[in-house]
Formats: sequence, structure tokens, C-alpha cells
Amino acid sequence: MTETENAAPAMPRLTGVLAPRERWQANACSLAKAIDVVSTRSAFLLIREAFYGTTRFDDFAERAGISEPVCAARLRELVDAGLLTREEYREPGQRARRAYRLTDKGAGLFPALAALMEWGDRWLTEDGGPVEFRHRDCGEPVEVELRCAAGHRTEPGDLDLVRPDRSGYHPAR
Amino acid sequence: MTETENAAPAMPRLTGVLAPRERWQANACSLAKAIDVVSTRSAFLLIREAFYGTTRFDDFAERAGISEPVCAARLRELVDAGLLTREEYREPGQRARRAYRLTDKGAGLFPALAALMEWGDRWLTEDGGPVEFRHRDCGEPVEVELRCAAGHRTEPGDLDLVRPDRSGYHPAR
DNA sequence: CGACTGACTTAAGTCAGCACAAGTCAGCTA
DNA sequence: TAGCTGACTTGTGCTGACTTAAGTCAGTCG
Repeated sequence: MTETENAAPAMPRLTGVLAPRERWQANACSLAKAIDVVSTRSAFLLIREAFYGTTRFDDFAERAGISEPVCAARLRELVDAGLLTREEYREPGQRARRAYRLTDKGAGLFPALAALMEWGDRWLTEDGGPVEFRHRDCGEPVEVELRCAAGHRTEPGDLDLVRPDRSGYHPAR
Repeated sequence: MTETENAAPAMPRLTGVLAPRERWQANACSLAKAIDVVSTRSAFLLIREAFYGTTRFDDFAERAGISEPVCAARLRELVDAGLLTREEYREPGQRARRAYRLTDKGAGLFPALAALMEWGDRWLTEDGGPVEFRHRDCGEPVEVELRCAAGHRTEPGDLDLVRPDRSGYHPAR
């Protein structure tokens, strides 16, 4: 094939005890845990809708384009997992309703969703996708970046993968 | 980041034609497209392994903790989708082998994986997860951030969701 | 030559995620 | 009182993601 000219993208470097990759398995991996929580398409879509401000059962099902049984099951799972809360509320003259809202934990997924959306815009569409996020104050488009605590913008190839030392004393973090 | 008050986290604001949420459906959503490509747990795990430097079939299956048939099927899909390439290579005295490597498109998923891992570290583990990324040059831990093109660090609540105007003339992109 | 290894494929069966259609049920409205 | 609406649940059946176990096949080693 034609693999000669496009160089492979640089990857993170494994350091310390992680360097011999064949000596460890990533079974406690936070990524795997995260995937277990939001593994399904329907879960992703429901969380997207929650970010778009949807709160009601029927709206979730219709806007995410999923069936009601799946919507019910998934919402329950997401509530159980602590990503959404179910709140009762009542408008005057109406009976009680339920509103589903993101918790801090659920809202913490925003960068991940934004990154995935950005990747889809970049690689899966012709013209950059149907919607985008802008900073309200200055109107500029928003992107997901990797930055170190010193403020440097980084790429995967600039990174080391390390096993943090949490034995006893913690420097600052 | 000590953000544990009871108030609901702030969400992006819908603007322009997107403001009446009941009037549009996000069916061209890049997030949905992205999920269709990497929907399965096994695909996620294989890409994670690729970032950790794994290149060979058996290693992928073993390290991702998936069976060989699934590994084969998923690798083929990821190659077909353009996230991985399959390269033949030959070490002296050995027969030809195949190596799977991330393409630029596959490598572009790094921020999304990093964000998911960070979320898992934060919300799904006691002590912050088993591995972390550091900037090689300065040793500082790396985080995923949302920044606008003007360089401001932003939160979901600072954002507007807009439909970009791509009708006819394109400013610069 | 036969054994072994790496990279798969085939077979058979389980289980989860999904859709569609229909039913339930509480409470408000006419 | 009857009907409507929102928020579900139940039943049925499909497809696809996954497993284990076993088979294939080319190439290298002893």
C-alpha cells in the first residue's frame, strides 16, 4: 500500500513501570469504566439532548430518535448512575411532571461529548457539521484542547504516560 | 475545582434558529455519526490500546481483554473506517507480520478518549485512576480544556450553540 | 520432516439493545 | 363522566455484539 510518505502520528510515550507494555494490563482503566457507564448509543444521545436543554420524557425519546421503552430504561440507568436527576415539578393548573437534569457528574461529560462532536465534524462531515459552540462573551468558536498545568498546549506525541505516585504523601494536587 | 453546590450545572444556550428546541432535530449530528463509528466497547478499547502502542493482533486481543473473533472483526471495521492502517512488516529471520497503526483520523480521537478517561478518573474512581498523562517537556499533568479561538477558557454555561453560516461564502476556515 | 507460532476464520449459542405495537394509570379538563 | 395527556410498562421479535471452542494456513525452527 502507500504508507511511505504519510508518517504515522506520534503517540504518547510509556514511562517507568508502564514502559514494558507487555507487563501490565489496563484493567482498572478509567476509560473502560467510563465506557461501561455510557456505552450505548442511546445513552450518548440522551446526554446530548440533556445538554441541549431537554428535560421531559417524551421530548427525550423523540429528539434522540429512540423508542420509548429504550428511553425509559436508559433514563433510569443514567439516574441510577448519578448522571441525571429526576425532579418532580408542577406548573400551576397542571399535574406533577418529571424533569430530568444533568448532575455535576453528568455535566462533567461535556468535554468528552464536545471532543467527539468535534472529531465527527472534522472527519465525518464534508463541511464541518450542522452546529457549533461559540464563546458567548467573544463569539469565537470553541475547541477542545490538551493543556498541561503549566499552560502549554500539547499533542499526543508530547505526552508521557505515567503511573502517578499516590503512596502516602501527595505533593500538591 | 470545588463545584459541589446543589444548583444545576449551567448548560449551553441555544441561539438563532436553534433556539426553539422543539423545531429541529439533531439528526445530522456529528456526535451521532462519531458514535456510529466507535459505538462498541471493543472499538474503544482497541483504540486505547493503539494509543498505548500496541500493534499486533494477539496483543490487541489480550490487552483489550476481548476474544479473537471480535478483535478480528473490530480491527477490520476500524481499518475500513480509516482509523487504523494495516501494514505488512518483516523482521529479519521472521516471516511477514501485520501491524495496525492509528491514522491521523484515528489519532484525532485522542482528545475524546482523554476526556473520557479524565471523567472516569474524576467520577468513577476513588483516587484518580491508575495512569495519567504528563507533558514530557515540563512534567506537568495534562487536562482537556475547552477554549475559544481567542484563548479564553470556557465552561458549558459560557457557550452558545449556533448554526454556522456556510451559505455561499466562507470567511476563512 | 514435523512441530510450533501468529494471525486469523468458522461454528454455535447467549445476551443485550433496539423497534414497534399496545396497554396502563394518574390527574386534569370539558 | 368521559376523554385526553404525559409518563411510562409490557410483549414480541429482530439484529448484532459477544463468548468459547475448534479449525486453517503460511512460514520458521529444530
